[in-house]
Amino acid sequence: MMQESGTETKSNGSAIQNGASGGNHLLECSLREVRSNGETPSVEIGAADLAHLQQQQVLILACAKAPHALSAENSISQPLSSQALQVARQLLLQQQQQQQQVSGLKSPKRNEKQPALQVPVSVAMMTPQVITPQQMQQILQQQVLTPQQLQVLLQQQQALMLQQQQLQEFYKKQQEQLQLQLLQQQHAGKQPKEPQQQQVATQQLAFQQQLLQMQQLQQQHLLSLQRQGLLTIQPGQPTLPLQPLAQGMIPTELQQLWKEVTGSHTAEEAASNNHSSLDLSTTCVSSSAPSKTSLIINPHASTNGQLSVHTPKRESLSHEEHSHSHPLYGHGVCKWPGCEAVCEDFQSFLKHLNSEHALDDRSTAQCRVQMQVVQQLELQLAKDKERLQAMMTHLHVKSTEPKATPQPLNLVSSVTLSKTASEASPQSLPHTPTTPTAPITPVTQGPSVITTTSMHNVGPIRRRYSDKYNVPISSADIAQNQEFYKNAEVRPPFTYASLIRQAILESPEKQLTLNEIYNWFTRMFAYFRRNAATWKNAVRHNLSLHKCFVRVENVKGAVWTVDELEFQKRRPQKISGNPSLIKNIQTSHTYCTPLNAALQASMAENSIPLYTTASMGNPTLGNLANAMREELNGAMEHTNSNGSDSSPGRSPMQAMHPVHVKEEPLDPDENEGPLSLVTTANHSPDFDHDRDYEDEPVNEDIE
DNA sequence: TCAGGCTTAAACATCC
DNA sequence: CGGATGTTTAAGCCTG
Repeated sequence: MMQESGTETKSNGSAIQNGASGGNHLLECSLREVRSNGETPSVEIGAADLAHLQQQQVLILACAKAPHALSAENSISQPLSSQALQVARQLLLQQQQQQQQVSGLKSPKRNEKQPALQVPVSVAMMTPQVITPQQMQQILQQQVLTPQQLQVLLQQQQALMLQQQQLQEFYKKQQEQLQLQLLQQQHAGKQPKEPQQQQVATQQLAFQQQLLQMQQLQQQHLLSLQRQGLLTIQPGQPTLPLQPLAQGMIPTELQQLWKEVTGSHTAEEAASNNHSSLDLSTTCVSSSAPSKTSLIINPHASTNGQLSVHTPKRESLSHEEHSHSHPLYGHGVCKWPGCEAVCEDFQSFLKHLNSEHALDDRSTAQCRVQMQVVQQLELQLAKDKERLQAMMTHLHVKSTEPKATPQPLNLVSSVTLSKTASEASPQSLPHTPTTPTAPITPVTQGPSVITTTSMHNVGPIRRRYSDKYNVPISSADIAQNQEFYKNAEVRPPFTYASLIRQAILESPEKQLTLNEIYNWFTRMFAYFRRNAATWKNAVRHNLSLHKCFVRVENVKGAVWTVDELEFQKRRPQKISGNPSLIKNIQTSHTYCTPLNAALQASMAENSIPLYTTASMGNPTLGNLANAMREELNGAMEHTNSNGSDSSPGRSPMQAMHPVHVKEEPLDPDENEGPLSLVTTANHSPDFDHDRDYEDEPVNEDIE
């Protein structure tokens, strides 16, 4: 990504860029590894120059081949201080060697991907990101460098800086030459560049790139240092350490260089540059620091022939951005990383942007740095996200496991689900945490947090759950957790009788054929999309077994209805005399308290059971109402059968429930009935294929 | 330990 | 005749 953009910026050196990008990526990986190891940046690196960079790349490449050798073994096994010094010396030597190469614009050892001609650039581009960490790791395995060591390193750095100056001189000359050539070209019209000119330009670019990379490297280094706390320590110390750092700041020198080349910068800028460089060393802030350094560098847009090509792009971008508040402009200040130029108005800002931050190498480099920063942040974010996920998963598992009482959980979940059920589309379900709830059911599916609770009752427990607590049975959970059950092959914690009843009650006609009941099961529960023979048999068995299910002969055949009285009759027995039940009812009521108002209102209107979800209008509310109704029914059952409702204070719910619940037809055209109640909109599409996976195909409803 | 409820499996009958 | 639909029985499990 970064690499690509970088490639674009280089018209002449695209090949180089490509090579760099590839290598860059590679290096980046290694860099991440290093960082992940917790290595710390070192001061010495800050003085890196071109040769240094190249050398680093070599090292990196070596590391890539044998990572352990460098990062792990060396850094760990050797004394940190000695190791750091050793590495520093080594770097110095290598730098000297490589500098020679660089001065000759010959590519040192580099990535094989890079074109031979433009190697230096690519190397430079690659090195900063990767090398720095490696070096840091080696040199500053820990932040334990002693002042003496630091001094030594700094001295070395100074030496490097001298070398760098030489390089810059060279660059300067090259730049001038290039500029002249470009000017000639511009004046002479658009004529194909002569090979020689091209070569020079390429070399210039390469060199410039390298310098920029050095700058980046330093910035990165400084950043790392700051993060490590090394820089903060220095301020308190004699300026000795700081001095070298400041001097070593490539930005300053680069700025000077550019200044000389372009002659566009004033003394004021120079001062600001020094200032910024100082800032960098002392206060460098993660993201801004890099660019700040870059900022110091004077634009040399005019010097670069490539600019003419890319400038239009930039302008168009600016125009585009003009319409909105520009992210790079705020409070009258240019927010370009490191640039704090004051722009009185947006126009002047645009002008400034186009002139000072045109698409040149510097801007590209800055962009690169910024991208690096962003990448690092993203990495960090990703890690933190991962961590968060792990934490949530962990907590989720724990939270679900300990809970033994299905009732409260279920209620809670119901409430939560009520929200999701109505909103969530089938697709949304899958993303719900699955692993934590896995233990709940033998099936593979992953329940959501919410559903998980209700899932506890799955398996053997489920009957107890629905029966014993009798309260929140089917409708509530079925309706509110339906989204979950639809997608998760988890056995619903409801008895067949409850489910059948629910299916029938949800139907517009309050009656269903057996096949329709089957369909409802398969549609509502992923679990029932398997082993059709088994559960269908069970359904039939239950229909026949329980008196509450009444078979009614119809013109088309037979349909099944629910005799509520009978249905509730059998429950009271279980419930009666069971204090826990009452307790549960109350508890459930408590959980549903927020809903009570609406429910009560609803119920008040229909003194009897007959309020329908349809009348509620709001699907969610409908769900809740449905759930509440179920609970109420349970409570009422209890009361009625036992005649024990004499204890008024026992259950607040009693005051507001209807004794019987009968739903009126919701959707006239609804032949699938059940879901329409709660999630009419949700279910339809998936079921078509849902049905097909079961062992036994389920016939479509036929009216 | 027992009763009751639920599930599962299976046999059987009936109907289309 | 085969499959769907219904009915019935039995066994096993779970919980209070």
